[in-house]
Amino acid sequence: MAKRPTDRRVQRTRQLLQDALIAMLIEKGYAATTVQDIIDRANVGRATFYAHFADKETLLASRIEDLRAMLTQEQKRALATPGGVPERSLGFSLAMLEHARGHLPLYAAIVGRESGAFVLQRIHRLIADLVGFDLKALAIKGPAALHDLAQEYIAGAFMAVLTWWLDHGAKLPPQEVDGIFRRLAMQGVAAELGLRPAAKG
Amino acid sequence: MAKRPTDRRVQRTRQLLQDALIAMLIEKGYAATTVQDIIDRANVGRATFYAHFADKETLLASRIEDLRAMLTQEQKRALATPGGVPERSLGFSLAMLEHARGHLPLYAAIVGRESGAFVLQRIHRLIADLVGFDLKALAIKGPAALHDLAQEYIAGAFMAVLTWWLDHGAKLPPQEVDGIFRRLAMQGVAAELGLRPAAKG
DNA sequence: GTGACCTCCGAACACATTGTTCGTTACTTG
DNA sequence: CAAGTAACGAACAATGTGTTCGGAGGTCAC
Repeated sequence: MAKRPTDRRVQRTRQLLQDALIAMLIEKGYAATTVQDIIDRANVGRATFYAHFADKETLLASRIEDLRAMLTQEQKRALATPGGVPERSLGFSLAMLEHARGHLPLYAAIVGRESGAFVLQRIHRLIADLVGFDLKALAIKGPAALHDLAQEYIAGAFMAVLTWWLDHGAKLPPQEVDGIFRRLAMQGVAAELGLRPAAKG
Repeated sequence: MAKRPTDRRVQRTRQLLQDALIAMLIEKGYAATTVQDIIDRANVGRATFYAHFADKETLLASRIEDLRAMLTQEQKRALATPGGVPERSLGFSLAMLEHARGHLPLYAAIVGRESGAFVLQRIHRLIADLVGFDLKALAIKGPAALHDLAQEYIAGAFMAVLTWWLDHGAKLPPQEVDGIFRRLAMQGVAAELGLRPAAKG
């Protein structure tokens, strides 16, 4: 996937910039962060930044791809149950909630700032992809369009739950939030798309 | 609420700017639209713009408040059923879908552009408020936190459905999308928060 | 180690956008 | 009609973007 850059300077620079982005995200939020902020924080030349990333957005995307990789792996683990039965649908949910709790300042900053919308939108796409993968693994009837719709429905709902949870200080334990979300979501989907409402908690 | 400006020049200018914003939203999306674009389109002086609105965002907000007013009124109508029974929960849903179909180019532009995230976030808040109002009107058990969570859950899910629908050309009739959404949402909420699962489209 | 190569630096640049100012012109209201 | 007020428009400083370049210095392959 990601081609390994051989030159250590490249690795170092990319890492510095990515770290600096995260730091600024926490400090000022995405929209308020300028390229100047990032390169100052990273202590990297301006030209160097543009040698690696086309703009702020591309840099952000590189980080989100890392998140995607992690969640995808976690989802695979959740789906691969011994009996072949999808015991635990919506497997990304708990993983993401726990990842969020493990990086609370970052997530809180993304979600708390009103300008985090752009970042959240990218994460929404990531979640929707995972949900699509998940729904495909379930025995689901219904036309493809309804499939798509349910996918977006669940992704949107999850993003909202995640946002709410973070906005309220992430007080409830991830397991609990995960449980509520999965029940809220699966009830409707099971009824509308017709699959057995197993996979609770 | 909104104080009526007496001077016709004021009314005219504000209207021109609001219309120009909509036009630019359709043409380039929110993020790509500059104040310069707006005042060029409106054929209004730069200083004049800033005499009326602090920035692009404020101008947008003024439009969204109009939308809020419309949907609130529509919701009241849906809630005020003769028997006093909340026959039709989530009353904003159909109204919004139909409003979207009536302003398809605008909605498609907001939703289709990746930079529409900011606008969508504002609309999410609007929807969440309406949902809160709606949930309050239902006989719902459960702690306040769960209330809040459900509110965000539903708002997020609706935004996702709306986005999906628009992204796919708004082919399905609003009534159908409304029905699917309400069933998806109410099943889970009814089960989790404990209320009779009446109110099926 | 050494040489060839590549990356980074840093400063400057043109360009776009923002939000403000102010004197002048022109419209609106009472 | 006269006083008040809004709009014009041109200029301004401030900030941010993305690009360019030669030269300095680190890195890899041998």
